[in-house]
Amino acid sequence: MTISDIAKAAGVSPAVVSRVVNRDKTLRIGKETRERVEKAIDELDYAPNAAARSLRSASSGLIAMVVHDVTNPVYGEILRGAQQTAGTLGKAIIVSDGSHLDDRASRLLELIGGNGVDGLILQAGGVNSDLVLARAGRQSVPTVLLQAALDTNTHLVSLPDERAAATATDHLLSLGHRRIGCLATGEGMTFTRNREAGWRRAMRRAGRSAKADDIVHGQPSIEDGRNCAGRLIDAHPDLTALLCFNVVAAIGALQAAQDKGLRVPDDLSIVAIHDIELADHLSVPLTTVAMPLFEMGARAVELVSDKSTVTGGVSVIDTRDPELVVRASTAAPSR
Amino acid sequence: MTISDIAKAAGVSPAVVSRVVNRDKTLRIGKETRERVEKAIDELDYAPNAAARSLRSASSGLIAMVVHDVTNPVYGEILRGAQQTAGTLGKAIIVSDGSHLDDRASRLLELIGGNGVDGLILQAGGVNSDLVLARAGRQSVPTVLLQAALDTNTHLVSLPDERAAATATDHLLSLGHRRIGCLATGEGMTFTRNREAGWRRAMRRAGRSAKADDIVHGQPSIEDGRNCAGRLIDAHPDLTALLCFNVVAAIGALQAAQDKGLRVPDDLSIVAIHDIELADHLSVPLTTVAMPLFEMGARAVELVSDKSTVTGGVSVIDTRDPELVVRASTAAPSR
DNA sequence: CTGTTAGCGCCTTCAG
DNA sequence: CTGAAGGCGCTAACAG
Repeated sequence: MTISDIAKAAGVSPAVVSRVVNRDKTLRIGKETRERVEKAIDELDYAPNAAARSLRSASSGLIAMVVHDVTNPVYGEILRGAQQTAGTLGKAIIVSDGSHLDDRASRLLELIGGNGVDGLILQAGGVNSDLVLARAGRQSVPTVLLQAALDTNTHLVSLPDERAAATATDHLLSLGHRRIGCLATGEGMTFTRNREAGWRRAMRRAGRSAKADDIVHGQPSIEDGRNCAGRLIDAHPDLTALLCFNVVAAIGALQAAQDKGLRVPDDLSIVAIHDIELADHLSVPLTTVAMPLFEMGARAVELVSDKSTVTGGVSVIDTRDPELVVRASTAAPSR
Repeated sequence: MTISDIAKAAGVSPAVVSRVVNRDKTLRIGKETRERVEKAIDELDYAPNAAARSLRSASSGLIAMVVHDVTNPVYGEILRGAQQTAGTLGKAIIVSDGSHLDDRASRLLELIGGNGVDGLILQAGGVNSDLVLARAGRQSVPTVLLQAALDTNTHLVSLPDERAAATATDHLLSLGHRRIGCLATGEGMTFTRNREAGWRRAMRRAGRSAKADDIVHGQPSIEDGRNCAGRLIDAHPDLTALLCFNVVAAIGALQAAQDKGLRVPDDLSIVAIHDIELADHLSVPLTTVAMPLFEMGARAVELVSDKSTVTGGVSVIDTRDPELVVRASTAAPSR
């Protein structure tokens, strides 16, 4: 069913059909002619061809979003925010795990290079992503970085990471903890550095020093969280509290505490950044700092769709303050 | 950068460039000519326009996947499988929450209607999805249904639901449970009915009857799982075990047990269908039945991309048997 | 007020 | 072995 099929059926020209379909306000047309056209559209079940439209309009109505791991509940929340706003703007979202981008022939790469997407939201961090970005940048697809900066030419959407880490640390400090370790994820990434800074600042303000080896870096997975937290505990048996930069890693930390025969929170308090519904249902309900993830996803879509976005800026999502959610994994130190 | 820009720069015709780009084996071309073309492509950073290609080839390299809730870890696993296979086939995936499809003007609906996607993977269940499907069907976009049948004209990809529920029930039975309740999700859906059948079959085989009011239907959310399980417990205080059709609802059930002062597994055993990594880290580690979710996602993409897929068939993903993962939430009844 | 035309960028014949 | 041309379906500008 093409537009000219409809035109033929309704006895008008393709242009008229096009204007009816697109609700062209300036079109003055006989009431019955319009009805004839609409009837034809309906009966023949016509829908405009997406590729032809994209070609003509040089816009696809598609936004690509690349995140590290779609199964991570944290990213699910970002994606939900993105979806919602995309819906409002009449766009759809192509999601991809960063892990699939090594494939040189990936369809997503082709789309990004060939104007097949109107924008790219990228959570950088791996070598692959960098490649994608380079390509996108050169082809001037509007790009927004999520959480981690890559260069200074690309707009970055950030969370109030520094404050979140400080809030979490302050909470531990106010409970009386003095030696607070740090289980970091995403070494070298912008958001990680900001969280580190928040932790250091809070410690310093309390007259405590955050020692270099009170921090370990790992992957945001249960497995790696468990290993890294285990190493940290072994190296520093005097730690009474742990700040985890990622809920998922924190679940691993919970496991590590159990491995070492440490009770949470009695022997070790744990706070994590990012609140997820499940935090309340873990072996020890986790105290967390909630971040505006949904809003970040939404904002990223807005920004990438807005040609007035200044390249190279930074948008911090501060519509909601990092909010401490106290659960059972934190308490005053028992030693 | 269009193909003719490159042609001009390399001093050849657009057709030659096209064939170089597409690795046309039949193209006999002077070695140095080819090099000139490749150099031009490289230097001018040419990438073929996606819309033009789609228009010409009548295929977009895009597959739409509609699920109920992207934040549900179960769907994350399906999505991962889908992504992986899509990568292999040179396709990208557009993901959407079913919830956004009520919007009549949704971009996804436009794409589906207008040949903007090569296939549709749909997890039906809501009124909205039905609408999408109807549209897709009429436009003859290859469609594959996930888990729930809608009509008999569309290929369905299923899990071994009946066996999974029977496996779970057998486990409880073998522990000595006699009154086993059922917390179902997705009332009336194919996969739910199959699981109900598995439960009934296992009960009958053990000489026990599964009474009609030993089953409640709810949403696959913690909240609703908690409420429904609570009601079931109140109505049938003699139940010693609960079979949950969904891990997420099962987490709610765990909560409900706690609400009622019931210890798990001492007073109430709980098994859930679908294994997720987190099940091991809950307040009570959940005994589950693992299903081949990843494989299902992968297979759905294969089927939807394969024109030889017979419409109306059913593919049961039985590359892996439903596998019981025993954790702490099940034990012999104490009463 | 409505129809005709040209061209978005690509690829596949078909000539040369 | 390479180039020219038509058309995929749509729409914006221009004629009628």
